[in-house]
Amino acid sequence: MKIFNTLTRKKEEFVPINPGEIKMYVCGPTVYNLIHIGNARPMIVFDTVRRYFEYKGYKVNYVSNFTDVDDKIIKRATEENVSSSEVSEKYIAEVKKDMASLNVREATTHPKATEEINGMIDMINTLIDAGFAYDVDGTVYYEAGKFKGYGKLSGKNIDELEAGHREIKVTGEEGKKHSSDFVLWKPKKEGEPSWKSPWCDGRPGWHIECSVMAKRYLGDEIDIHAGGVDLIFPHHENEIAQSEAANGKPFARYWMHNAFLNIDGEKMAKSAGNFLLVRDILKQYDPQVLRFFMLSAHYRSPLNFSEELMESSKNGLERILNSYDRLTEISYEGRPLNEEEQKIFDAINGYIERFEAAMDDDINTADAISVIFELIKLLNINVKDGVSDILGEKAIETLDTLLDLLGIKTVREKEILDEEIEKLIMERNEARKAKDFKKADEIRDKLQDMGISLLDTRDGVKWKRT
RNA sequence: GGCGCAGUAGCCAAGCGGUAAGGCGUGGGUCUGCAACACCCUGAUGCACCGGUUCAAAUCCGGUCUGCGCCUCCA
Repeated sequence: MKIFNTLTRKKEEFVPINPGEIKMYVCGPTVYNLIHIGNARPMIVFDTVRRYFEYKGYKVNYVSNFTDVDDKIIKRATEENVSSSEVSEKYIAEVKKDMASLNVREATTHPKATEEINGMIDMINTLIDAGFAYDVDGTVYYEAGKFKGYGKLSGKNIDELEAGHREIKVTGEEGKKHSSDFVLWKPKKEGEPSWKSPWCDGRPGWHIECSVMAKRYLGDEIDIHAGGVDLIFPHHENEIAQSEAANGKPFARYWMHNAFLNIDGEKMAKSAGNFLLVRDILKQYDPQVLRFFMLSAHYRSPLNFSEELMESSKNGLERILNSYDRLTEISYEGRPLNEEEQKIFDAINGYIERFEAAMDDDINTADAISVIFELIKLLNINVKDGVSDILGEKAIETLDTLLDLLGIKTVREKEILDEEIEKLIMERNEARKAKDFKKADEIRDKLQDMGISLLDTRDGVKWKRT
């Protein structure tokens, strides 16, 4: 299987450090607010990557952190007059809810930065001892120029960074030697959460958190490190500098970065204010639609969000799920495959191979989905009442497997109809039998107003909520 | 200013050297009381533009235009 590695800017054959096992780290959100749909892209994409690796037989150790100490969290806490841990705990719970509704599986471990402070202090100490970091009045900086590989991930040249760096200085960082140096530890300000350290009471910089959590839960060398493109520089570049300088080993073998989810062609960001919360989208759409929409483009292509595209995704997903439902409802005959059915059976296997080929090619979910649509058409045409149960089971099992790889649930939650609705449906059926279509249509309209759509299929009357 | 990415039908989106997948939408049809579902038919002589390499280019090279991202917290 091939994966595009940001480090080499090429698709490479994936080879794990230990056969059959994958150590994967995905940078998680800073928890100071509900997540927006842009935050959801990496969650969905890399959850899909994980599912596929597991399907291929790998044991995946999937680690994704929560950054729960940060300026924005502190700011929020101050505004709301609560402690910053109250803010972070609250939003960690909310993020988990959103992830669950998007069918993003829980990570093997979800470490929190505030619970890993000792590890950070240790690593910072190691870096100081090795000459990569220096302390200026309690603030510890990493001296980027000391790490000879600095810039290898982002393709940036440290001299150019020095020469062309922006005018805007980050406040409170006047003491550093070079503009490319970054903070490992900083002193607390009044009222901020802090931890004791050899340098001062304070808190860690952002970059050191991930280096430490990856090391603790996955080891010095990991297989895959992932996140959004915007993290390439400086975050991931800095992680490499920290981890490789401290551990003396290459850090991550493969770096995967998802492109942005845009809105009106522009990047969606909390700071820009043009974001849509996952929560808001879920008021209007089934979470599966959002997930399906996200996977309809390759993860390295920018994806624009719009109502129109969501409708398009909704309709497409509906087609797939309709087909699946039909397959589970028709009646099969318990007998061996005949010649014709054998051909269909073999054709299904052909689609599975094509689906895998698409996923093997750097997780090309767009292509994989197109294979599913083709499969759906084949099944709609060829799997009908009276067909061998062997074919039926194959069809259902295949869709279950492939859709589960994309994180799409085939089993819809059974809803309970209240008595009144049930009664109306029965009445309408009787009216139809009696060819009283006027009455039948009246009842259908009434149900429609109540949010229930009826479908008179060959296999009986079906209904769904709209 | 430096470094990147992208431009394929009405919309979205694969393909990345061998003659344009798939979805949504549109229009026509089949089926069924009607509707919906499903199925069939319906789409780019052409892949931003201009040159070049090649037997062959949407795919490679050079240039132009346009959009976007990173260089500052950010998925």
